[in-house]
Amino acid sequence: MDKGWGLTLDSDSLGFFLNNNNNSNNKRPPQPHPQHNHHNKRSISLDNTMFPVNLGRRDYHHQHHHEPAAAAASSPPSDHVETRRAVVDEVDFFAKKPRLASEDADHHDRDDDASKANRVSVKKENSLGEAPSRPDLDVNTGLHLLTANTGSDQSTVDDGVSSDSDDKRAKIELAQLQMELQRMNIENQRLKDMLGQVSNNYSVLHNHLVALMQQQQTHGTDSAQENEVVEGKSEERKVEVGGSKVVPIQFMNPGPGATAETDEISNSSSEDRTISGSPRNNSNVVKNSDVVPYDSDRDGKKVGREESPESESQGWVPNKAPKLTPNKPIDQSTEATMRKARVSVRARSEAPMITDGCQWRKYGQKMAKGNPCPRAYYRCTMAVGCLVRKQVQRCAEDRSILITTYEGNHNHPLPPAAMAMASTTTAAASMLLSGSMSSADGIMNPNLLARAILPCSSSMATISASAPFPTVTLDLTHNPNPLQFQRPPTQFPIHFPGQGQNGFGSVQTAQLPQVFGQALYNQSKFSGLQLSQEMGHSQLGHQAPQLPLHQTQQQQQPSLADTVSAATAAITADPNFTAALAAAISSIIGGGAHPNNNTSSTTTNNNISASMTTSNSNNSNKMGNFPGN
DNA sequence: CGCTTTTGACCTGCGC
DNA sequence: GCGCAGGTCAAAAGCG
Repeated sequence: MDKGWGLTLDSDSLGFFLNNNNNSNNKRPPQPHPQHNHHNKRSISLDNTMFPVNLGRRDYHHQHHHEPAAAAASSPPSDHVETRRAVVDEVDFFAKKPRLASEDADHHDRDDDASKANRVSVKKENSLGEAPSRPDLDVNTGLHLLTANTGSDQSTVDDGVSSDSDDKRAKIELAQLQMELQRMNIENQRLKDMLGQVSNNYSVLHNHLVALMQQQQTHGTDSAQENEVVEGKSEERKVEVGGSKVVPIQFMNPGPGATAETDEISNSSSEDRTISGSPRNNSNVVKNSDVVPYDSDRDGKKVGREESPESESQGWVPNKAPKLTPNKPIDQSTEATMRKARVSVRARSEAPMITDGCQWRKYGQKMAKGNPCPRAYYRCTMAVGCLVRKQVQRCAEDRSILITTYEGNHNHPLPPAAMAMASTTTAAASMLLSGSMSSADGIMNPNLLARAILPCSSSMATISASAPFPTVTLDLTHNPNPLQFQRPPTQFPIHFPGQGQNGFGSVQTAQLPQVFGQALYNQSKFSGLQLSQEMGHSQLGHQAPQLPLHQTQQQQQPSLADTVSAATAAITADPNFTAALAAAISSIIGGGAHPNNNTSSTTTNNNISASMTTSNSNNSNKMGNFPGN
């Protein structure tokens, strides 16, 4: 009675919501994160819990109202509330509309002990058929009205119709139920808000962890620095202890969806953000996790300018950023490298810019030297605090080529289409960092880095690891090798869920991008591996097993005995990886692209190039894809 | 009216 | 120190 379904569900559902993350949050985009699939059922039930009472009553009332006698007669005599509940939970999925139980008043007699059996049977019949009642039945039964109405169903019906007192009681009950429903709705809304916050925290923490992992890779041997990693964060320590190579993979899916553990991490981190005393990491943690500063960043201009550098651990970093972390010069350079890692996409498009699933706001335009076409600067506007930016510029040599350069990582949930670039950007940053970390000469030796990071150096991607803006350039403007796309996916070990067997052309946009990002990230690990081997062949063991790509695995073995060049040649020989990348990009720009980006879609579908050139670039080469250089 | 775009000014880093 | 170039800001204008 008092325990009322509402209260019980609240407490239960709270934990439920926490575990289920955003699924109940309609405001947020769908979360493709596979880890949450197992929660889907729960989440659905949760959504339905918002309308539990009325659902059962509705059906019950409906049937009861129209054919009470038949229902009572046909229904099984015995029933347990719990049984009904269980059934209800199952069926609730299909009964979406909450129903205010105005009619419920008519059925207050259900609680009557004398008629209980019959009523229960009626309910049960309904529940079996559709959506049964919830514990609210108990609430209803608990009404005194029913007690007064003790008697058979028939008498109840008659009394309900004739008795004014029953009507009044029914009205009271209805009012109570409505209030209860309102409370539930408010509670649900509150939980949704909580979920949103948790999701945001998770995203921010995820980015921060990626940054930490990258730092650890750089200074993995420096135990002193490891000790400096945010003290008191057991979760992060797990990451450290568990092996830096595993965790990043998980985080490469920037999907907002998080497991309960992840949510806990995010929560704890958000709580800890003011606690951690280590200056190096704190700046990132505090600023990233705190959404408010971002708001101020936008609204308060000067403040935003001062705070934004701190707030961006791996995202866009203003030039002032290094000043804020004076204690760790080495980390500064690492962070700066990571922050400024870029992913540049060259694609043929007549549209002003390619549609990548994110919302952008133009904040500046500048004439770049050597290119008559202006360079436009865009900022992600999907979230207030998102600092991801991109530059769009047309190629001076070929105006049909649109060069889009992404920087930073999103700190908010992304739609599947947007996941592409987000994953890619993160992967690229990780990749570049990985390469630079494994070898001190990584940045200084672009050739080596490029070959190591993207062994399939024959096509598609150009690496420019030169400081301060290491860039991965994906060139989609060249004609692809059609055979690559015709190869059956079985030859390509990467599994594309939901993908057709006819190749990548059918792959959906939401999936490939992740794979693409993952592939890049795997490549980054590979690069680290390669470089590590060159440097000292020590860490191969624990990195190798985690490389899902068939090609990479193939290369690992040769790489054990051979040089980086040998591994590069091996990967290059197998075009599958290149084809996958090309297909992913095709999906990103074509399939994921906005309808109005017709040119881009068409072009990329037909002309994706897999030209991966190892470029030795310096700054000029990084922008070298830009026309002027 | 609010949001976006435009655009000149400003800031910063780098090379000479 | 100076100039150049890249990048960003923010007021003004445009747009729905």
